[in-house]
Amino acid sequence: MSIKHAIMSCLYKKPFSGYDLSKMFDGTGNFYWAATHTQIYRTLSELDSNGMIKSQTIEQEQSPNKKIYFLTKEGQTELFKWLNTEMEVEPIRDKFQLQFSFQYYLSDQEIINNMETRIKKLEDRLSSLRSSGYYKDLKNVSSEKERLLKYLSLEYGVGIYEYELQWLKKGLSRFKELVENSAPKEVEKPIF
Amino acid sequence: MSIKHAIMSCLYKKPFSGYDLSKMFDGTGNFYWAATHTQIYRTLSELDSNGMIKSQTIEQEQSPNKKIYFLTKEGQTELFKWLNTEMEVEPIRDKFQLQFSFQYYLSDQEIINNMETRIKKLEDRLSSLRSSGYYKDLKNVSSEKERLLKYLSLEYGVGIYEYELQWLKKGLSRFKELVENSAPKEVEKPIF
DNA sequence: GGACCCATGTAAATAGTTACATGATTGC
DNA sequence: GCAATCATGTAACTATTTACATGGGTCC
Repeated sequence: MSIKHAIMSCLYKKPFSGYDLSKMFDGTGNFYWAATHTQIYRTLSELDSNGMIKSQTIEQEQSPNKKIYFLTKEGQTELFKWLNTEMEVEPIRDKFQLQFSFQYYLSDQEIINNMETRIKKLEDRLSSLRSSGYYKDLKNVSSEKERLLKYLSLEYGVGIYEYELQWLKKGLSRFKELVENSAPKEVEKPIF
Repeated sequence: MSIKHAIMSCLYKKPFSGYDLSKMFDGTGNFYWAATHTQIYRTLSELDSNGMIKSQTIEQEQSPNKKIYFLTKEGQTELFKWLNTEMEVEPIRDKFQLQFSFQYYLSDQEIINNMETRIKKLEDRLSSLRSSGYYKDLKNVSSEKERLLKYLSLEYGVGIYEYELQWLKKGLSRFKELVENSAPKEVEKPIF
């Protein structure tokens, strides 16, 4: 289960509350595993009862009290074991690609519309990634090693959307070409 | 739920048994949604009781009898509705990328090893994809439109592994450069 | 004789989402 | 007054995986 190790990874450098974590894992920004707050609170309880993490309650005056969690020694050991575990190259699981692979059932115009809609969505996603200071916190990283690796991680995320966009644009132009050449439009003739 | 629509998509052109479908969805080959036979048999029952598909038992002599499923009118309507549904650009969920984004906790040598292992795995995956006649059934497709779209679909799958591989290779060489420059090896001197 | 393909299923566990629930504080 | 942020949780449902279960046929 990746969410366990994702949380442990976050807690290695400093403790966080469930609320903090749920913001990190909310799917916006560059994080390669999303989760809802429900899942995070449940996983935190589980990690706690397995001795991987421990909590401490922080009393607050102007906001509700919070429980912050930190890694135990056992948690650290487990984290480092996981960081050196070989991950399999998993089959791609992608709703749009699944749908795309059956688009040939549809009419030419529907296919073109669906590809154009996807292109717009990808462009929106890329521009929101770029505009929302994607690379901004790299400047605060003092270690060059850490900065390079974090940069590579960010680069992967942007690049994958760019790859899909380029693939789609090229595919769309090829498809339009085929449609225009193979099915020349009938010239509308006046009835009389 | 994508698996429902994935199955319905498969059944549009011709009927299949649960066993046939479980081979299609086994994660090898180019299919953008994997599933186990357990999940397929359960989903088939569900689709059947919802009136989306219907089954027919085929008696066989040299192998066990099988139940083949075909799409009903309701199933077809639902399928075409889904084929025109806008899919969201979802956050990337990738175990390796998750792990990679915390590799900076490790030593230089561990990071290099892990990246090299991943490179090998990706190269294996790509060569097995290419050698196992990935594009072979495109030749039997008579419609140019269908052939182009199926080709694009295959191209996406290969391209995504190629993208990851290139990203990793470039990243690894940059990382090695940084390591060599910032931490010059101490020259081993003879004791006397 | 053992492994692998055909063929279909159930049971149980784990992973993930959506809806429900509460309650104080801050800003418009 | 209404929405948003802070903060934590439960209940119920849906999705997915792993293990269990059976049994004939073919190939080496």
